[in-house]
Amino acid sequence: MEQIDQPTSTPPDVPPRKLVRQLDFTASVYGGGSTSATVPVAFDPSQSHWLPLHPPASLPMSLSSISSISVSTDLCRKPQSPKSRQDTQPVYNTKEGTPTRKRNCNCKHSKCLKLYCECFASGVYCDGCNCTNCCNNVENETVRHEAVEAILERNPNAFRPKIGSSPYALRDNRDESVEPPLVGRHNKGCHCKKSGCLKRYCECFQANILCSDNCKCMDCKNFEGSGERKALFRGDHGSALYMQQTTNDRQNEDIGAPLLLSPSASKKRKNQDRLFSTSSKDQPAKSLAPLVQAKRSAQLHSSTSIPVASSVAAPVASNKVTYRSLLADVIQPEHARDLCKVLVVMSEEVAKKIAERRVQESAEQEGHVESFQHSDNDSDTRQKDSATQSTLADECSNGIPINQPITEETGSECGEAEKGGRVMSPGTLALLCDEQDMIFATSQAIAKDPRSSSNQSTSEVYAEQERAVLIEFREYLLKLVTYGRRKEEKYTSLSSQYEKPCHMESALNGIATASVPLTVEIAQTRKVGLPYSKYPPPVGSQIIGNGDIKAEM
DNA sequence: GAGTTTGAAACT
DNA sequence: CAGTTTCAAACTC
Repeated sequence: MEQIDQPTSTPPDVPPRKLVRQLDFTASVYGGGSTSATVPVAFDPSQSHWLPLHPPASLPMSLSSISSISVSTDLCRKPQSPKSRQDTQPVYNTKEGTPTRKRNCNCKHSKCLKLYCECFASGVYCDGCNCTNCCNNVENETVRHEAVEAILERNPNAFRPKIGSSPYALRDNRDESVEPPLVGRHNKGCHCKKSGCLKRYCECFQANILCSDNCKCMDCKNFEGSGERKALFRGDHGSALYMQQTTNDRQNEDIGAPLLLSPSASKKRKNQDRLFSTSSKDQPAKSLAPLVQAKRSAQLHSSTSIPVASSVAAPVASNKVTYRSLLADVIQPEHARDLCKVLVVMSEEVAKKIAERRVQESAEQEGHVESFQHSDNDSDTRQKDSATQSTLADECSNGIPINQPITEETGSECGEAEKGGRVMSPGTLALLCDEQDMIFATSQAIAKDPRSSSNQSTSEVYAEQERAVLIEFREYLLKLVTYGRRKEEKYTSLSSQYEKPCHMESALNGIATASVPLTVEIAQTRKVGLPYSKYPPPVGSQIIGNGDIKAEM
C-alpha cells in the first residue's frame, strides 16, 4: 500500500501564486470522522517531515504541501501498513459514539480525487480502502496534485474544515464521554431536506453539532430543544451529547422559559415542524431559511449560558454561533452599575428626606423628646441595640434589615434573617450581604443620630429605603420586560407561525410581580442625574399603587 | 449484500 | 446563482 513517509512526488513547479494558499486540515470533513487525529500538521520541506502546527490556524504553505498534507499524524510521520494503521487508529464513531476504525472509502468513479472521497477530502492518502482505480496515493501524486489544484481553484476553502474550529470541534472524536459535543458550527451549513438533520446524512449531525443559521436545511430537528433530537439520544445516557442536553435542560428551566419542551410541548413542536415542513414543500427552501433561523432563534435565544455561543471562536469561521438572549444586547455591565448607582443615590435621598423630617419633628417636640429620653428606661438599651445593629450591619456589609418588621424592634441582621417578621430568600440575603454601599452608611448615620435613634425611626428609614429601592428595581425590570417584549414581537412577526420565542415577559414579570405587587407608585428618583437613559425604553404602562413591598426578590 | 435514500460535490 | 447530475455514504431490507 501507499507509504506516506513524505510527499516524495511533490512537484517543484508549483505556481508562485499558490504559494500562499492556506489550507487547514485540522478537522476532517466529518468532524474528525475519517482521521485519527486532529492535530494540525504541515509538511516541512526543510526537514522533510510532517510537523504539527501550533496554533491550528492555517499556515502558508505551498500547494504541493497542501496536496500531500494529512491530518493523520501517525500516518504522516511514518509509513504504516494499512493493517497496522488500522489497528492503531481508533477513530470516529460511526454510530453509537464508540471508537471505531478509520473509515475506508469505497469510491468507484471518482478515483478518490474528488471531495466525494472522504480520504481525499480529509487530506489523507487512501490506505486500505476498498476504492477502485484509486489515485489518492503517492504513486499518483502528480495527478493528485492536479486534482487538488483544480479543486482549490474552484473553491479555495474546499479543504478547510467544514466544522468551525473550536477547542471541541477540533478535538479527536474518540472519546465522546469526555468532552462535550455540540460545540462548533458548520461553516457552510447543511442543506438537508429529508433527514431532519438527525441522520448521518447531515454533516452537522455527523459532526455532532447543532445546525446553525448557516444551514439551509428544511424541517430541521437538529437544534437544541428538539424533542426528536432529545428522543434520539434518550437512553444513551453515557453519551456526552445526552448529558449536555440535559444540562441545557436544567439551564433553561432555571430561567423559567419553556424552551426545552415537555413531552406535550414536544408534540406541539412536532406539529409545528410538520406544519413547517408542509409549508416548506410549497416554498423554495431559501425563502424558509429566515423562518428556520427565527424558529431556531426562538428556541435557543435564552440559552446564552451554553458554551455553544461563547466558546466557538473559529479562526476560520469568524461567524460565531450566536444563540443569544433577547436581552443580550440590552443589559450591559454598565447598566448594572448605573442601576446600582441610581438605587444608592435614591436610597440616600430617601434617608436624607426622612432625616430632615425627623429633625423638623424633633425641633417641634424638643421638650417632649427630652422628657421622653429621661423617662424611658429602655432608651439606653435601645441605643445599644441600634449601635449593635450598626456594627453588625458593617460586619455583614449591608446593614439593611429588610427582614425586619417595620414597626417592631430591631435585632435582626444578616445572620438572623429569619428572626424578623419576614424571611428573606437566600438570594436576597446573598445579594444584600454582598453589597457594600453608602445607602446604609447614610441610614446608619441617621440611626445614630440622637434625634432619630429610636428603633422605630431606624426601622422606618430602612423600610422607606427598601421600598424605594425595590420600586425602582421593579421599574427597571418592567422596562426590561417591555424591551424584551418588543424584541420578541419582532421575532414573532418573522416567524408568526411559531410559538413565542422567549416568554421573557412571563419570566421577568414573574420576578417582578412576585417581588413587588403591581400597584406601586413610582419612586420620584428619575431626577437623579445618572445615565438612566441607558436603560431600556420606558414601560408604556403606569404603575400606581400602595407601595406594599415584599422583601423577596 | 443488494438496493434505496440522501445530500454534498460537481457540473451546466 | 439555480438547477441538474454525479457520487459515495448512510440506511433499509
